Amino acid sequence: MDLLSDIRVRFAPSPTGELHVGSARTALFNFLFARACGGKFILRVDDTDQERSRPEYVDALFNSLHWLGLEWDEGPYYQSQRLPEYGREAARLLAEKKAYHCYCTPDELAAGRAEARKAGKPYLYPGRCRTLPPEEERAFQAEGRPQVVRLLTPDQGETVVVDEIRGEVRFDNSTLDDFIIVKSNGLPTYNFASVVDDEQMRISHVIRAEEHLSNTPRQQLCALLLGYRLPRYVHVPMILAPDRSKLSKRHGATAVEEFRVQGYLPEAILNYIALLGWSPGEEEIIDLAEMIRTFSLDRINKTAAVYDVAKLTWMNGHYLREASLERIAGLAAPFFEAAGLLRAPLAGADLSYLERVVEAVRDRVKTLAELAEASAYFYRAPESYDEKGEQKHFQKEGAAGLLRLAAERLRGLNPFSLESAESAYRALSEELGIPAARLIHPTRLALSGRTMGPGLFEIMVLLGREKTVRRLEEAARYIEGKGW
RNA sequence: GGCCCCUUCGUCUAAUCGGUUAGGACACCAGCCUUUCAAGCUGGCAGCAGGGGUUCGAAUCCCCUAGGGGUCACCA
Repeated sequence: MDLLSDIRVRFAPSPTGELHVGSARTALFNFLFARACGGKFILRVDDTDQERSRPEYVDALFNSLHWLGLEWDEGPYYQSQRLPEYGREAARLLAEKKAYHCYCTPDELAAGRAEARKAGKPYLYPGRCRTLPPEEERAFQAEGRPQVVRLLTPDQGETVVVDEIRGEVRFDNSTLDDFIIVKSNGLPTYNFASVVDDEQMRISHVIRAEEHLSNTPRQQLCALLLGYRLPRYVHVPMILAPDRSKLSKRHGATAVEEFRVQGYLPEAILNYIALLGWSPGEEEIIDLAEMIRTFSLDRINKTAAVYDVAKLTWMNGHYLREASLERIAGLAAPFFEAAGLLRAPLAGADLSYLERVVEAVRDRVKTLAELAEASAYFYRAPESYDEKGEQKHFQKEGAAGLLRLAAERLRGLNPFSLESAESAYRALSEELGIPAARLIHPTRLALSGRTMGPGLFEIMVLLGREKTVRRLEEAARYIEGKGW
């Protein structure tokens, strides 16, 4: 039995793109498991693919992880900096005759594959170089022919993977071929490097997506031949796109960074992805601390989860309302800036104005970007009026006069407050013998250009007397100009 | 196609040694609240993939079928 303190897990992304929600959830589960057990959460960058790995993605990955609050205890380690370790282990396998050099060219292999496909058979490397005559091998080396290293795998028997979630999964060794562990460029392949790393980093539990289950027997064989002890395997269910295919760019926003840019909150993303394949039991609105408290592997299910932005968005709206005004205003500021509504840095009156705007508007939106969009008229007069609104509230007998009358009342108000503005409107509508709504709706349109939004008198107070009166008069002029 | 995994409302899930009117959340619909839109509250719609077994009793155990997914690289 592992000691609690020996629990060590790792998140090992390859820097070939942004952190997407699937990887983020894998990172989360690793993080939660480590924290729940008092173990260590290790970050490793699997960058042995020279073509596709990019340094800027390493930064992007780290940034997303930090932003989500998934801090690691150890690392980052880089596979590209551990090449001597893989070289040493490969040499050992070679010396022990558990691996061999292969000189087959990519063309030869491709031909074999094509043939297999024609015959409708699965392709397995036939092991041609297993028994290469020494003189032939010397000749290949003399001519400088590229070589790879293949693992000498058993042809018979079976490899049983014990998965913490799925139980025993059996693979017939005859379906596994002598796979490559060192590429012709000298770099290790994933199935080899990660096995070496997991051993040397004393990883106790390999928690990763189910797509890796099929690779696990290869890694297990590798570990066996290297004389390693096996980690526990935990293959968590996949996250699928709404069309039930593998999640990819064509399914819209899938990267954590994209959600950040759209105005999603880290706690909403974390909460939402935690629920994909795992269940906390009681309450499903939970923060990271609560996740750590309730996390356990046996509450992870086996079924792939379809990712549903609608629920994420709902959850984001929830957290937008729950969080402190100060925090949301601070997070929203860059979005207001991007919308050209204000300029940083914000302080004093500008900041408290922003907070009051956020307070008035946030119940009505689900993201920070929407928040900024829905708040525009608090920073500048409407450039146009909602078309349906015009028909309903402006194109009415006496609309302009009503607005002028209202402006007149407001101008003389002292103080100009929520209560005074409202009672002025109520009184005016009573005097005119019309419903208050006849006054309220066109006023809203005049002030905001929209037919929906916060309470009208809240808007007035936020705008202040001067702007309120001016916009009312502008609207009246506009209506008169149209000849309605 | 071979191999592997999976199958509870449209979606995420609960029901963890077989006994529940199969529970919750999102979405949707309706009502309440209300100056609008939201938010909030209340209610509603909706599911054990199909077929065989085992059993007094099956969403739960077994088998088959169907469907979905993953993987078969000198990518990870």
